Amino acid sequence: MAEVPTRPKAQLYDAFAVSGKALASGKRLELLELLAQGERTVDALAKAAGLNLTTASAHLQTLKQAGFVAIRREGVRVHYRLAGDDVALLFALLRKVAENHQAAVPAARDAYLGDDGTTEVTREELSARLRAGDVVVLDVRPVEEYLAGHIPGAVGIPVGELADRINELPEDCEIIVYCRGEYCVLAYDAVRLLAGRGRRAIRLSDGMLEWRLAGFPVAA
Amino acid sequence: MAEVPTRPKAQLYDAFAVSGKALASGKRLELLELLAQGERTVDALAKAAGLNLTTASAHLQTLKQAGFVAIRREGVRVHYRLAGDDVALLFALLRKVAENHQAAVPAARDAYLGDDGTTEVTREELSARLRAGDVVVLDVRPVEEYLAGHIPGAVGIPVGELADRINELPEDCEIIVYCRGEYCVLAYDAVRLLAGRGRRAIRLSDGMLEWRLAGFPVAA
DNA sequence: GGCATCCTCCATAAATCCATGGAATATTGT
DNA sequence: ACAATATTCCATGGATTTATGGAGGATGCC
Repeated sequence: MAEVPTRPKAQLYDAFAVSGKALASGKRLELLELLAQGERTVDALAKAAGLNLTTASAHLQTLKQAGFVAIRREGVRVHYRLAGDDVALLFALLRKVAENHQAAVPAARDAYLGDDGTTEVTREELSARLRAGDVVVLDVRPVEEYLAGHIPGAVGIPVGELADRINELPEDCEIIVYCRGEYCVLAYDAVRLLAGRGRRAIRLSDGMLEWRLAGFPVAA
Repeated sequence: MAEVPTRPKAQLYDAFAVSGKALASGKRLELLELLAQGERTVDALAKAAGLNLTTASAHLQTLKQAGFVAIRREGVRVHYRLAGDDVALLFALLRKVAENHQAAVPAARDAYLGDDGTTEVTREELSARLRAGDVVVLDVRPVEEYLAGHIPGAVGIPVGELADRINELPEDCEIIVYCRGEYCVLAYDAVRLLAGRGRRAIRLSDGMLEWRLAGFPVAA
């Protein structure tokens, strides 16, 4: 048999594992979801993920080692972004596989998102109804994420401002709400808020991440 | 802003991270590649991966926690298998993304496989030439992997036995060799051996893993 | 029942990872 | 040159992971 070169094999697989390790922390996965929405500075990422600045920086170094992120220096600040859509795809697939095979995920998902029976629409339905013009599409992510790229024709109002700015939305129109992706709360919260104010609001079944990966058009 | 429920969010992402952790060790990735070829007992996996039995068992428990593998008991032994093709897809995508974005991977890959200029053929070419009948397709994986599923019409001779059984291959025919997947050495070694004996041998550009994931037919 | 086999669980030591505070570095503005 | 800001680097303690032996459980064979 021989199988002499066990060292190079381990080296190759350990290199793969470096990328695996990048996916091995919940905080890093939260950072990846944020980065999938567009580039951000370390400081912004740390705040958005609820992390200590140095902790966030360390996690970003881990992601960088795996080649998952790239940086752009602009004066004194460093903007991180995903290194490619294949990284976003890997991230999305990991979550899907985890949901498919890990019993704890659906439970945690419902506990986080609130398993209300809110209606969902698919990307295709949204596109069709947007063309037909009988709905408003509402993006409830933070402004910078909306600005970095959103569904063409969507109105952008962050959830936090939605209660105050609800009058910007037409009264008689059904509202389709979306946010970052399949496991993002923002749209859930927004739909609950809108429904509480007597609006007809439904959710896109996932969000910007899946929309972009599916090759649908993005406006910036 | 509020963002009260930070606990459930962390819980959800930590659950995703459990699946991420399953990909965070080179040895576990080696086990995944083996499992992608078909089910195996703990003992067989440990031997094939060069691991202590208890270590292998522990790694398999980690994979099981992530839901990546399922088991089947048969008398005194336990057979592990991948829980679904989505797991194999995730595994394959991880390796691809690592190769795309991590500089160390191509280097480690060449060091392991030997970057000889051997010719490759695609799955489609292989299919066409197999139909045309002007080639022999050779599977050089261990017998149990060949038996668990192989390219229809392929001859199965493990690399270790190839030198002794080379006369089972027709002389005048080009030989297309394949093994487990894109990063598996077996086909590289086999092609070098065959070429050294004056045979015309080329490699399938990847292997069984990618063949199956692409939806090509598998014989068992 | 008694025994062998295969696997999992437990305990342990070494290595690694995580979060965090403080120091060091780099860039910009004065 | 100096100060201010944004980020990375470094050191530390606590938690987690890894490899490994040995004990324990389950199953099948005699």
